Amino acid sequence: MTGLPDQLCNRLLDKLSQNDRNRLFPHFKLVDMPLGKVLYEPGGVLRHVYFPFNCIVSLLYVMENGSAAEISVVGNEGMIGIALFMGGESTPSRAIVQSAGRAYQLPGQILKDEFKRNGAMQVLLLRYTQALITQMTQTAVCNRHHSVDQQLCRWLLLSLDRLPTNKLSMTQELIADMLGVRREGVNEAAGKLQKLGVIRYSRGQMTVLDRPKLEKLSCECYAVVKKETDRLRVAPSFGTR
Amino acid sequence: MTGLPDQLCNRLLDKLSQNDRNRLFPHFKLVDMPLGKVLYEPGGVLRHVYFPFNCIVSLLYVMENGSAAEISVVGNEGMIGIALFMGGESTPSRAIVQSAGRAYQLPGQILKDEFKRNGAMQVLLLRYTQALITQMTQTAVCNRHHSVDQQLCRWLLLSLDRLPTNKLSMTQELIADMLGVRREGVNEAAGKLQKLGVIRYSRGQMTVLDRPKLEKLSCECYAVVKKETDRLRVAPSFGTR
DNA sequence: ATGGCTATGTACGATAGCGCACAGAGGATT
DNA sequence: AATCCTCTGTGCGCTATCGTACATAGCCAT
Repeated sequence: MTGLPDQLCNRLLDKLSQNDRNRLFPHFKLVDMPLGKVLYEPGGVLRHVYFPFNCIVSLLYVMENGSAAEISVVGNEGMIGIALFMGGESTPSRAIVQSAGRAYQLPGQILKDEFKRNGAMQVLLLRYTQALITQMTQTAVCNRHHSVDQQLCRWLLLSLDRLPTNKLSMTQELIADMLGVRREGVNEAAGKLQKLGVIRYSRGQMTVLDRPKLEKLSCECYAVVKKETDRLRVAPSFGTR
Repeated sequence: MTGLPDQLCNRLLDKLSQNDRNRLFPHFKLVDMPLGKVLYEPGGVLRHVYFPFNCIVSLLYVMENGSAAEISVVGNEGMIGIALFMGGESTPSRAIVQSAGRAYQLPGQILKDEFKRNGAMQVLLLRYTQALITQMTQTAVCNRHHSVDQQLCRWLLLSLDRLPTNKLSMTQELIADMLGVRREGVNEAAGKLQKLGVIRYSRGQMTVLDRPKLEKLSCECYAVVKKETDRLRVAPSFGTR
């Protein structure tokens, strides 16, 4: 593939220097990411990594009894497949497309080679990984201490930050799976938000009407993750650009 | 400092080649890690990193309202201060000594330099970080889906794996803080375990009597973390040893 | 338009964990 | 021996969430 645009709209790749881009971009492939597509299964080998363009991917852990919990969410600020360069090759979690769109696909080996060059890409990926870690830890805290109402707000905000619009195509059932709670719980929480005029929804379409209010109703977890993600996104001093 | 033993009893450092050891060991300092010592605060700069020898350190997140939740636990299989080489320099969590002992202290800059050499240490640290990530994600899952009883089992097992004995010096109050639950909850759970003959405890001393039973009573989370930690600990193909 | 499917709404008893209050009980201190 | 403090034990009402069951409502296909 040749001639990708300067502005990829994946915020990780956008940060690369022209040199790095020229070397890597021939290997990229823009692929469709339909809702529900599974990018990898627990323990499975990662053939490719994905840099979301306008889709959202959820990392979730599915338990023995079938119930699940979302660990983190990845949009165009990140990458799916960190286990490749971390050295483990696989993880015990599952990656699944939560909001349809497109992503840049890169063969795993190319990414590993690039990582080992010890250049800008390595720095970017590691900083992103740390942001991801923050999201995971905050998920743990949130699961422990906050109500379903609050968690729904946090989840909506995290998703919204990764979407071009204020519309989510998600059933309450799916959201419940992500949060690891009952559908009925999400229904109640969403009902409250709708009554407050914060969101509006119907049959798998949810629209956020009042984002400031949503932030107010959310627990602190959203702000923590957002702040840390932003902090880690500012370009570190490469010297290679 | 000169002449550290060949066998440090930190399982990360033990894996280094003689070359790497010779380069690094002059900078190590064996320090005491008293119970409750705070190694870093949220957002604080990391001057040193620590490689536990026989102590246990908890990474926990403290919320605005003061309640906390343990995110992961680090013993002689790991290191405290991954944010340094991940590029973020700090994290929003707190590191606190949960079981007294000793650790090898290394100036942060030395570790960063070593990491940037792109050698065995980098590989080891990244693999360890992935194990840590698994622990964090599993904590999130556990917080969502499992009972206090199960979580106490998981927590005891994780701690036990990082201790030379089967004795824990921990009050129920402290354990409750780690798990992010009430002391009374821990008391009840511990009472059940004691009745079953799995543990025995009194005034801050807890002894595990029947480990197999403890594993049976624990949720799957312990096994997942253990398995992944072990998998990621086997020496990857360096070619540098 | 009819039937069927999927998404949403609601109700209700069961339960786990919380917040609080207070009562022993084991060590340490004087 | 008396005192104090920390740690542990227990009880009780409260609330959030769960599990289950069933009802409605929007959309699609025939």
